[in-house]
Amino acid sequence: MPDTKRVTSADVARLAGVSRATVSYVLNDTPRQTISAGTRTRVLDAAARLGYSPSAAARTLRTGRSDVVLCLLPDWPIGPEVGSLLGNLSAALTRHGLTLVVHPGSRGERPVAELWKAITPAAVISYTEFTDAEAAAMRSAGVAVVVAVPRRGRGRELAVPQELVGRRQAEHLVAAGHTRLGYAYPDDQRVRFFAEPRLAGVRAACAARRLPTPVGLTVPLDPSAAADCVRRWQSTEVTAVCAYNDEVALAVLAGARTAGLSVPGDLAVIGVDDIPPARLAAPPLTTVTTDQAVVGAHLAATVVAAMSGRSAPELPAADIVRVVPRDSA
Amino acid sequence: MPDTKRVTSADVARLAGVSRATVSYVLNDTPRQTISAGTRTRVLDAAARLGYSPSAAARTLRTGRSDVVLCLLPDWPIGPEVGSLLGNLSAALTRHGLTLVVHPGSRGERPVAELWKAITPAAVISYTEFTDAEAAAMRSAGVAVVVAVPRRGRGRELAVPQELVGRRQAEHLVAAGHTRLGYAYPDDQRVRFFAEPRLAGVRAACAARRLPTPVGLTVPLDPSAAADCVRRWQSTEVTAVCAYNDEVALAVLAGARTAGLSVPGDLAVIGVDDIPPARLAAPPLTTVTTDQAVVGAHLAATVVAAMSGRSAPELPAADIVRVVPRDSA
DNA sequence: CTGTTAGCGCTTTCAA
DNA sequence: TTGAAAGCGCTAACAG
Repeated sequence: MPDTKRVTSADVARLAGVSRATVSYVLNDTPRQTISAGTRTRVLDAAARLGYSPSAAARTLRTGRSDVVLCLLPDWPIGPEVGSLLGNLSAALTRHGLTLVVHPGSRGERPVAELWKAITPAAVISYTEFTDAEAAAMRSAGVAVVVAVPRRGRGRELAVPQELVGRRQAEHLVAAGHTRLGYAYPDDQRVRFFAEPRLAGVRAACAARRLPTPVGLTVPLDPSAAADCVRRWQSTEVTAVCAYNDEVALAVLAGARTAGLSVPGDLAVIGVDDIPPARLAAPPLTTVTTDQAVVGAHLAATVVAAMSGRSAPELPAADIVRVVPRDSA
Repeated sequence: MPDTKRVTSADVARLAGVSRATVSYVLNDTPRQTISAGTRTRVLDAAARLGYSPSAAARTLRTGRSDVVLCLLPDWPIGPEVGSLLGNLSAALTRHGLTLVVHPGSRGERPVAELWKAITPAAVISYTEFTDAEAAAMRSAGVAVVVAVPRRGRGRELAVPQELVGRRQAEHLVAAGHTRLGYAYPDDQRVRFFAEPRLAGVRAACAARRLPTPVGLTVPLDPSAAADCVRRWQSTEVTAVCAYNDEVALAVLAGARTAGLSVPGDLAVIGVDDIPPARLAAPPLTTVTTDQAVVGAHLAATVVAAMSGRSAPELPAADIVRVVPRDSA
């Protein structure tokens, strides 16, 4: 096995017959450094011939900042939407010369603090709030802190405000003539930062129409437990329910089935996310999606803006969340 | 905003009244270096007081190897099982002092090659095969290459061999008295590296019982298209089908429903993964799961072994994939 | 047992 | 327009 040593900028410099500084200049397109076309091409193809790619470690050490964007995942189970968001985000960041790297959150791990100190990322994107102290520490260490989804109210949203999602659900149901709504709350306490605002959105929509407050129930992902919930809604004259997400909505569907109710006849149901099983459900599930490509691109733009001190663009939130009408509502 | 400068080992050394080398020794528990208890504690709490954490960049630059394990995700949509695997893997690696970092594959990105060169990870875990050239290049650059899932036949498996999954499905169906099986192939060409071996497992199980070869059909995630498939199975006397995964199985269920067939009466169906919607389906879906915690821990162990030149432990594959019997088969 | 020293590969003044 | 040189923070010989 040929223990090939790493190709360094010195190798490139030697092959191109220039100094390492020059190599650095051309490879980085250093502003206010002009390089003769000849030298430039010579360096460029020396680099290509050698298969040179700079050491991120050295560069980071030198500049004090890497081109890595760290995304901290929450420790609750993530769905395909997150996967899609990350894919889009990664692509968008790559276009800006940044590298997205994701750290799967799993409880009982080394605290986040260690991680960002260790990686010196250009930016950190998180699904959970930082304490002010953490944020300050990171910022002063040169990290463009960005807290992602659950940021409520404080000005610009970095992702789609979850209230909007809830509002869309409720509006769809109300438009179909329902006046008494239920809300199917997830069984998993860890997602409450998402569920809370969605429910708030549903409440707001009802309030705006002077309809009664939605009756919320925690719905486990289990047909018979869900059936109990369905019966309780039934007994409170609820005719339509907004579910936290598609999985919960599927549980409601299963509950209705085992309780002997028909959907949407006896109970209309609407979910969130449009996961693949949604359209395969019985009946096919009406749901609301958000365009993750747009969110990903926007998040990337926000990160880039934050890094260069510019202010972030606005997310056209209203345009990218829409209901996918199917048969359940 | 206090632009606090990074705390370096020199700061710790100063506060502890020792040299940087000493700090390095105690913090790394350098083998064959003995440190007096007094010095050790002095250094340790100087570090604690300062909130010191070493610069990964510097360390990587110096040692030529980081403690990051890079996992390259495929560019096809990943399900919750992968999420769970990554969580477990991350936790397991952390216990070994390694940091898992995941790069979402998205098409059209900077080639993988660049990425590993840039990050100098201790190991790379991938869902897709490397070419021999890539593997050699990585290994010679000091990366303990580890190709994850689709590694077929070549000795030790790094993850559960997908043949086994298919075999389990078929065995369950056969044990229930079915003799003519169908295979529901995914519509997405990108997952064929997973689908192929699963189908092979089903075939092998049938062959072992001298049963006819399973009749394979590509099933789109769409009720009416799936209904066509179901009818074709019906016309070939297939009474039970193994689906590539739960989503495809859900499609088969939907197809049966729209074709007016009952499950499992007219057609039995078994999936793979046990995604949450599986138990909420009509009827609840029988499926086969694999214990991701075990796989995660094993993968971690493999990586660690590879890094220290030891040989990897064996994965008790047979023990960790089991069918979850519900109503569809 | 602890300190001195020499870089790892890169960027970036400062001179030439 | 290019080169020389000084480190970024850390580890690992080698001395003391």
